[in-house]
Amino acid sequence: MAERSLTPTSYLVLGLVRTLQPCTSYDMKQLVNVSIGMFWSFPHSQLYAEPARLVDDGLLVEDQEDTGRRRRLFRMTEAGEAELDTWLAMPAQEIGELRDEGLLKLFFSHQQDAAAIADLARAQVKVHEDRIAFLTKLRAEVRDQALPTQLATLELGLRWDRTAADFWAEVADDPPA
Amino acid sequence: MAERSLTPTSYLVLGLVRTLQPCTSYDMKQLVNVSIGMFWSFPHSQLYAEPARLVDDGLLVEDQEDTGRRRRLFRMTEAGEAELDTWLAMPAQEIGELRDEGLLKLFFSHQQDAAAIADLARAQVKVHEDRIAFLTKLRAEVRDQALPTQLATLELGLRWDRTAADFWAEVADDPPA
DNA sequence: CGCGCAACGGTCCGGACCGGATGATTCCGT
DNA sequence: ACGGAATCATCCGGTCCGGACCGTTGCGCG
Repeated sequence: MAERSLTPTSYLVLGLVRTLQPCTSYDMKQLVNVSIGMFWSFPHSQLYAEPARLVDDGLLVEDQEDTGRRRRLFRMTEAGEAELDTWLAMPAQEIGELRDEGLLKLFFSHQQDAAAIADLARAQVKVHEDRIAFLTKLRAEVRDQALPTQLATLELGLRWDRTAADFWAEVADDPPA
Repeated sequence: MAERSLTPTSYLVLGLVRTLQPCTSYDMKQLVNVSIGMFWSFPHSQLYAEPARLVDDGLLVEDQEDTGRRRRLFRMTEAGEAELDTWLAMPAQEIGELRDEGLLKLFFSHQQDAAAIADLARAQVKVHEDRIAFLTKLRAEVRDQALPTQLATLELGLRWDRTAADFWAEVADDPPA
C-alpha cells in the first residue's frame, strides 16, 4: 500500500470495474472503446497494467481462474469503493485539455496564405461533421442500454464537435490574416 | 535519418522554431506556456528531447555557444521547412481528444444522487467560467503582439469553455437521473 | 559597489506510458 | 470437425513524464 497518487487512469479503471464487475481487462477495453474512449483515448496496455497496481493498493481484488483460459477477473474492495466515491465527490483539479491536431496546425498557419488556411478549415469542418453523424447514430443505438450520465458525456462530446464545426466554418469563410 | 514518424510534438517544435528562430528550448517553453499550452500541455522535458531528435533527422540545426552559458540555439533547415509545410497542408489525421476530468466523473456518476451530480456540475461551471475570464484577459493583453492565427486558436479555446460552461449549467439545473 | 534573488537554460533519472506484434484459447457457423 | 473470428493476455523497446537539481546571468536595492 505504497500511497502512490492515483491518476485519471486509476479512476477510470475503478469506475469501469464498479460498473462491470466481475470483469476482465478485455471487458473494460470493450466498454471504453464505445464510450469515454471516443473523447479520451486510453491505451489497452494501461487497462492491463493499472488494475494490477490497484490490486497492490488494495483497491481491487483479482480472481484468476485456474483452469482453461485463466482469465483474470477483477472486483472492487470496500477501500476501492470508498476511493472512487471520494474522487467523485471532489471537484476536478486538473484543467481539461483540447488535444486537437487542427488547433495545432492553425496555431502555426501564419505565413500560409488564406487559401491554405481555408483548406485546413474545410477539412476540419468535415472531420467534425463526420463525427457528429457517427456519434448521433451511436447515441440512437445505445439510447436504451446506456445510463443517463453516460449519455450526458456523449452529449457534451457532440456539443464540442458542433462548436468546433461552426468555428472552422467561420474560419473557412473568413481566414485570419 | 532513421525515418521515424513524426508526432504532434515534433511539429510543435518545428513550428515553434520557425516562429522564434534562433531560439533555445527555454524560449519554446515560454511561448508554449502562454499559448497553445493552455489547451494541450507539452511537458518541458520534451522541448529538450525532441529538438535533439529533429537535429538527428536533419530537420533542425543546433548551434551551441562555446562561451558562457553554452546555450543551445536551434534553427530550421530547408528539409525542416519542407516537412512543416507538408504537414500544414495535410488534413489532420488523428481525431481530437477532450481530456477533461469532469467528463470522466460524469461518466461514472450514475449511482450518485442528483445532488452530488449537481455539485459536480456547479464546480465545473466555475472552472470553465474562471478560464473564460482568464483567457479573455489574456487575449486583451496579447491582442496586438500575437498573430491572427494564434488569436484564432485562443478563440476556439474560449468557445470550448463557453460550450462546456453552458452544458454543465444545464446539468446542474436538471441532473441526469 | 556588491549582495542576493529572480529569471535563465539545462540535465538527469526512475517510473509510467505507448501501441504494435504476437500467441493461445474458446466460440460459432456451416 | 474445421476454420475463422472473438476473447484474453503478455511482452518489449522506445517514448514520455515531471520533479529535483544545478550552474549562470541580470538586475534591483541598500
